[in-house]
Amino acid sequence: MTVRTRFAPSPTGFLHIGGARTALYCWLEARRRGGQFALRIEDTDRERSTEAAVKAILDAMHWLGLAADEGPVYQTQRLERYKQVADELLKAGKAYYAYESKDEIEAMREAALAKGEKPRYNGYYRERNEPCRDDPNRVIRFKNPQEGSVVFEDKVKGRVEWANAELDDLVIFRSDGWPTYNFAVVVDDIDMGITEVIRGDDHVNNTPRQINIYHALGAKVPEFAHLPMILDQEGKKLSKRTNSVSVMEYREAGFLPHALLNYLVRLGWSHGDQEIFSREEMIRLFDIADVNKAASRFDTEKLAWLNQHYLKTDDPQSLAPEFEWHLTRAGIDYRQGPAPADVIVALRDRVQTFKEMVEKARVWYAPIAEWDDKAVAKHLQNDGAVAVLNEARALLAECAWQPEPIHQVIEQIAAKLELGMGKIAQPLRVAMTGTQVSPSIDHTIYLVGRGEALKRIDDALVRAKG
RNA sequence: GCUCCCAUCGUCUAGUGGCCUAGGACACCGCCCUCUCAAGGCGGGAACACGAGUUCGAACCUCGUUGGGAGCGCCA
Repeated sequence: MTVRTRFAPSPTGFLHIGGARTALYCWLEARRRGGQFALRIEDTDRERSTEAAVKAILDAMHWLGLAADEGPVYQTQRLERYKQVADELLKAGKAYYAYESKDEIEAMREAALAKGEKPRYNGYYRERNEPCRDDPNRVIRFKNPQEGSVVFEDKVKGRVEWANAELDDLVIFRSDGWPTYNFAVVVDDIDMGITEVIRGDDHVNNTPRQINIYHALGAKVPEFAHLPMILDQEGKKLSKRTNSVSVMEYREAGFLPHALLNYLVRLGWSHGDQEIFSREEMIRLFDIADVNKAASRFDTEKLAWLNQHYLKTDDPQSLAPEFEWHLTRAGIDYRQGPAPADVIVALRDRVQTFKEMVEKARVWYAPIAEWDDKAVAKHLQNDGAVAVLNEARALLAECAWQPEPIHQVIEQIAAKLELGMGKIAQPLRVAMTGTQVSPSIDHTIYLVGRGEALKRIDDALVRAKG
């Protein structure tokens, strides 16, 4: 049987970092084993699901490059099917109608808690065989076995055993006429032929209930793998308030999709000492069975390091489109300036994200906005600087406009004036950028462009005298 | 309260009874390189939560303690 995995988010918000890792693992597991990866939108919660969230999730998946082989399948379009399956269960005496109000259920729970027991449904309607009747409180409950236990071999957790006595008769159809999660997942996973259910840790407790439903339906139970949580830097649960959790926020912060994927794949999984994984390597080496059991913390510093690694090693041309997206977003028209790929080469050793790169790139796309007074005083206002600027003015007007010839011009000036490189580079740097910090001076000049460079030298000469 | 899960440097992890005076990576510190800032190179500090067992021998096996987490919905 071919392997089929699925990622099944509920569209109540953006795709967050934990969901992205789950999606990645599902995708990798399917890819490695030559199977398929499906996407399903679990939107049966009519109150909280939104179309905007569906779009946000799809966009994020696309940006990450996690393409689904099937779907998205929407649960809201499968209502008839859920009804049909629930009817089967009803007819077979494996489910029943119940009519308690929500307040009654709540009271039941409090009473159990007060007695030191687990809050559960008391099974009042379990054996009553009440017919279907119009009632705002009508729900369908699953007749969970009361004896024995459910055992399954979780691919990451190992053997899990659950006493049926711990489980109660869960609602499978709500009074609003929609199925509940635990029921819809099982029906969908059966219908979609899912063989490997890979999902967050928070679902382990649901698994025994779901297995009982599989049994009641006479269906084959899939394999399960429950992934540990991702915590924030302090070891707390990731929260929207204090951490950025949305995948697209990481895009906005200037991270590369591949860097994020590489970071995520190593969070809870490893292959010896290897840190860097191409997509192909991830697919080849990843195995869901090697995933750790313990929760892990999200470390932005390491993500940043990986991001810079890819900034430094990827082909600048292939990086350019994402950089252009950031430039545009920052209000910079990159067509009125140096080629983005050239800017990437000049700045990638100096920044960890595209967001920082955009800020440092501004000097080449707009006139100098402000001058650092200290820099001007220190590097421009002396005779040596004026001589350097004058020499540079003359030679740069003539030389071939590439970093290498520009570099030669600078060495020529150094030789002629008998000055060290520092005495040449700093005045020029201040002239080009208004500050004393920039990439290597030859690249900095090159990216400014000849016309603008000469103009900036003229401006600097004025300030040098001022 | 009940059920279940987890536990190696600050962080991510390697490690599956002797190869461990515990390895790698991020971060941190120092030195080198150097036109600034970086990047890079070299080096350094830094961990098996605790306590009992089992064993000739435990980071690895067992039990307990402590600490963390998840779930107990007509949310997913």
